[in-house]
Amino acid sequence: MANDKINRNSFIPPYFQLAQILEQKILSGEFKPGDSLPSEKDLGKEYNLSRMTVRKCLNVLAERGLVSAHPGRGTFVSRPALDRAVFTFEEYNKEMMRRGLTPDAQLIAVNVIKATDEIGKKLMVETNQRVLYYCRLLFADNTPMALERKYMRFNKGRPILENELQYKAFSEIISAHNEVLPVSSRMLMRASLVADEDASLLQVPPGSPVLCLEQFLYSNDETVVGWGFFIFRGDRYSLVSEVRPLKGVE
Amino acid sequence: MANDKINRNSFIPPYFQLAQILEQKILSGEFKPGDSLPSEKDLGKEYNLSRMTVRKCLNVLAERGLVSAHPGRGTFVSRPALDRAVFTFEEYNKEMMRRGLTPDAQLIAVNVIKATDEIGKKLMVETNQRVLYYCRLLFADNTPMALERKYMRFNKGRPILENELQYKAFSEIISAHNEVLPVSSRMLMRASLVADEDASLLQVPPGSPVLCLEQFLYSNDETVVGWGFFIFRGDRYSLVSEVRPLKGVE
DNA sequence: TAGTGGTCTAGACCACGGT
DNA sequence: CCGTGGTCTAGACCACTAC
Repeated sequence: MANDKINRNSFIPPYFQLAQILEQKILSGEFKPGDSLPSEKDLGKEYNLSRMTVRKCLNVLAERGLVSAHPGRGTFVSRPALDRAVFTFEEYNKEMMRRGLTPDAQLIAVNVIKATDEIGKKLMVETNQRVLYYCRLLFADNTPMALERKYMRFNKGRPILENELQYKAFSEIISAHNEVLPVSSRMLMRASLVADEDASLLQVPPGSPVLCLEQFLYSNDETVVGWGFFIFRGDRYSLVSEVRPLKGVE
Repeated sequence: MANDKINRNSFIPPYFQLAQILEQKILSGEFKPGDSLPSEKDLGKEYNLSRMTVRKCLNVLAERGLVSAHPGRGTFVSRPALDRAVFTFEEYNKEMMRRGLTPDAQLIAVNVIKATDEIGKKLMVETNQRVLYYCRLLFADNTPMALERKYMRFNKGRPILENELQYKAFSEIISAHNEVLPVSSRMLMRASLVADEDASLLQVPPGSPVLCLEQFLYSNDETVVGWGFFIFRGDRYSLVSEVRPLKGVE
């Protein structure tokens, strides 16, 4: 019923209009979780759209997690995933600006060191081999937010780093100072306690909780070219995830 | 050059084959970050594919973040986002099974309590008003992994919960015992220290680091219908994010 | 066997960016 | 102005599901 819907003169393309219509019907309860939507062919007939256009619309809804398609069966309204969460971490400077904070960095150390057992193991080099190391203290609104320690395979190449440590991210620094470029990464996030030597830099009491973000950079999916971590102050840093019925245009 | 590429007899659809080809050219350095790809029309000509098929392929690469399209200008190779991360948290049971662990739950408490100041504030109800509360200890491979405490507005309706606490997630429990259904959620993750009364349940020393996952459930994007949190053992739980040049079929 | 979604084609018009 | 990506069309064949 009521198929007098798509406005062909609107700036909003038809596939998006249909997505809004279907989203509304889902949110209003006309289509309930578990229900099947009309077939792509029927939707095209009802709204005078070609099947490809209907499919583009359904892709939008599927990406938002509102529906899911099953070959041979149909397209079904999903249960909203309220017990799932997606946390994204941006490159530090962008992440802080996204939060409305002013980022800054203070160089604590940068030099060539001999790999400890742990560093050697992570970087896949022999213990005592020379590796490049830097440490910087990251601020947000002039207050310590995180401590960053990074290690990379030593490549006699370029002189060494300098004040680019003021704004560049790890992968950019490696790219600028290494022949072997990183092409993939792996990050882990865990809760832990601040190390004694980090507490004073971060201006938190010893034993404070911190969020540890470990980062591996790989070249061609094989060798490790960089390893290190961020230590975020637990009292200042948290991650947010929202699942909301969106109206937003994009 | 070398346009003898797409295998029309393969089970892998042409758009995906082309995505693999282009991905390879990007990873091998034939196309470098910042370079523009051939136009969609030219790619179609080179590989004997229609433009829609080429576009589907480019969408795949764009979703992975390998390229980005700019109307009127072209499609460009992106810098890999190696300093970003995406952490996903699934509903507890699924999350554990995804990790190859066996989930289990032990009910610690379930009853009607009077809201403390904090609970009242979070749930947007008056202090001392009655709210429904449950607490369960979550296991993975028979060892404590997390503690869950959840609160919801009290709805005299259904009797009360029972052994559904063995397997149901918070939003499902609310849906089963409340007139007002949750339709959106908000989750926060932060590092903190285990509370003394939680340490023994989790079988960790007092003062241990924990990952706290706070959850709000909203109805119709307005009122809070549920609030609570998970306390994950810092020594057993971490989140992983990978950015890899994928070959994987899906 | 009939209906579904997944893929593909060979056209088309548009708004946009750079010339 | 021309080339770019964004959108749309009206067909088509396939694999899969359910009956």
